[in-house]
Amino acid sequence: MENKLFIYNTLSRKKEEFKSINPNSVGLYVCGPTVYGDPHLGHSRPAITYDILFRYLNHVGYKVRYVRNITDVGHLESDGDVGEDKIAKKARLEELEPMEVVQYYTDRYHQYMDQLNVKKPSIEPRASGHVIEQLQLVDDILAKGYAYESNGSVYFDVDKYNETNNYGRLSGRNTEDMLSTTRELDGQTEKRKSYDFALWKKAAPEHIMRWPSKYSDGFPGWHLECSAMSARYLGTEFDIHGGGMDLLFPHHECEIAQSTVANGHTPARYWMHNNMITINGQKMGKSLGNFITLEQFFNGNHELLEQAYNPMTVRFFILQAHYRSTLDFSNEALQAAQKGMERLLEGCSKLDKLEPGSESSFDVKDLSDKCYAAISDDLNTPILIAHLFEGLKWINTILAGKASLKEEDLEALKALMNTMVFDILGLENSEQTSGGSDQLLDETVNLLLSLRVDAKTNKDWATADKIRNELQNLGFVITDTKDGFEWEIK
RNA sequence: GGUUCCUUGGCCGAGCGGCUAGGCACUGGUCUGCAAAACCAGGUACGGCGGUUCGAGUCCGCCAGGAACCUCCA
Repeated sequence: MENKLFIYNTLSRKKEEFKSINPNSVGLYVCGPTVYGDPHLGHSRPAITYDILFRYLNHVGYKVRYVRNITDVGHLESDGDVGEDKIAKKARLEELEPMEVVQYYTDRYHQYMDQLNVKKPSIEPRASGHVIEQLQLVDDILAKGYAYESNGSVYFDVDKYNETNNYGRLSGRNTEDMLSTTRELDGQTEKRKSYDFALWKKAAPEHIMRWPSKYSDGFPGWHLECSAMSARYLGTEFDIHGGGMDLLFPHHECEIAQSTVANGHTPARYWMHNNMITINGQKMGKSLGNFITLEQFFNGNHELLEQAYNPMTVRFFILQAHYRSTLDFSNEALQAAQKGMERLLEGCSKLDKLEPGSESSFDVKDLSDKCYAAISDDLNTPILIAHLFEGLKWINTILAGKASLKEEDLEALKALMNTMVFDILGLENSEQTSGGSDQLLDETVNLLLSLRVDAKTNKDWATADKIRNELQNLGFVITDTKDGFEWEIK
């Protein structure tokens, strides 16, 4: 592992050199989706961001245990039926068993993550399957005196915690400010301070997702699941905790507080937060109802979409911005991403056609160093991609016969491009280039195009153009080369 | 109101105080029977006003505009 990885740690608000707790392994926890709706573009940002991290850590030789949870219980809703669990509400609306809703949207999430070529995490635990662990955590925190019972619910005592700790060290807030800004919510009267948060919540009678406990029939608090599941699968201290910036406060702040009481220290050493995807300058999200689902992106069926975009275009679009910057959706940006990516993938598919020469016109080692430097610098994928376009230029220049690479340099370039584009950035050729699966079609088109070559040789331009134009009308892309032709289905 | 952050060329989007980011679009050229593709060259830029510095898009201050979080959210 000669390449040092630097990641921006929200805890210190600085880029830090990554050092794993154990020499060759990494524990990574990422907050996953709440499965009560279809996955939208916003969900793809953390999935892809931490997918890159996962892939890169693996690439440089770490054994990574990547845990990404499914939230299927525990979140409260402030509007309408106050205090009702989101999952339960949706289920009643559709007259379904809540776990049926959970299963449906979990499957949908997996389906779209697969299409985006997001690798599956090592473990994908569900909150509802870890209520026992969460209750143990409640007992523990209560026993240590950092929580109190109130009317069947258990609340975390932030003031008590603040005597020896700092509630706000992650988000940079302080409790005085919080007092003046907290809104009236359900359970406010049961709490000593408005900023205290629930560890266990007594369920209202109509609440159908509930578990028995010595406190009440209820459900675990909003922030407990990640503390419980990360500790179970990664230990009480692990390397990296990731999630969206919108979870920084209160979710991650609460996680830190809970785990600090339970275990005496912060659960994770590095906290990473991806920024939001915006649409017309505003966060794309469930609350604002301004989201476009991944299904809609892939089939183009949304009023804001000028066309369908294939999953790799969406992936490339996201990777062209740094993960800590907001990224604004627009058709123009997506289309630009699509064209650039197609050109890059096209170049990669031509790598095998390159023949070694006697001289090397380019410094492959230097390009390789730059690529690794970029990805190691807090996953700077836009810089990495910029360098890959440099590699693309080389490939095309060599193809045009205007430059060359010695055999070992050529092999190095092939390896570099394939590693970066496919292994680390996780792009893939979603469409069959040249040919397709139908052999009969292949031969037919080749026959037509070889007739065209004959026509060209005879300077019969009318026939040559007719063949090309007709094929283009049918959706083929015809490219003339020095000694023949290439084609693909658009 | 508080906390954190952003404002870069036609569009998207990187930028470590001094060295061409990159992509898309555009213009000219090379190649080609023509085109396409490819390559070469080119033009536009750092919200405003001050300050620090030999030197600032990059640091500091103020102003303007915007965002996220403070409530479930990726």
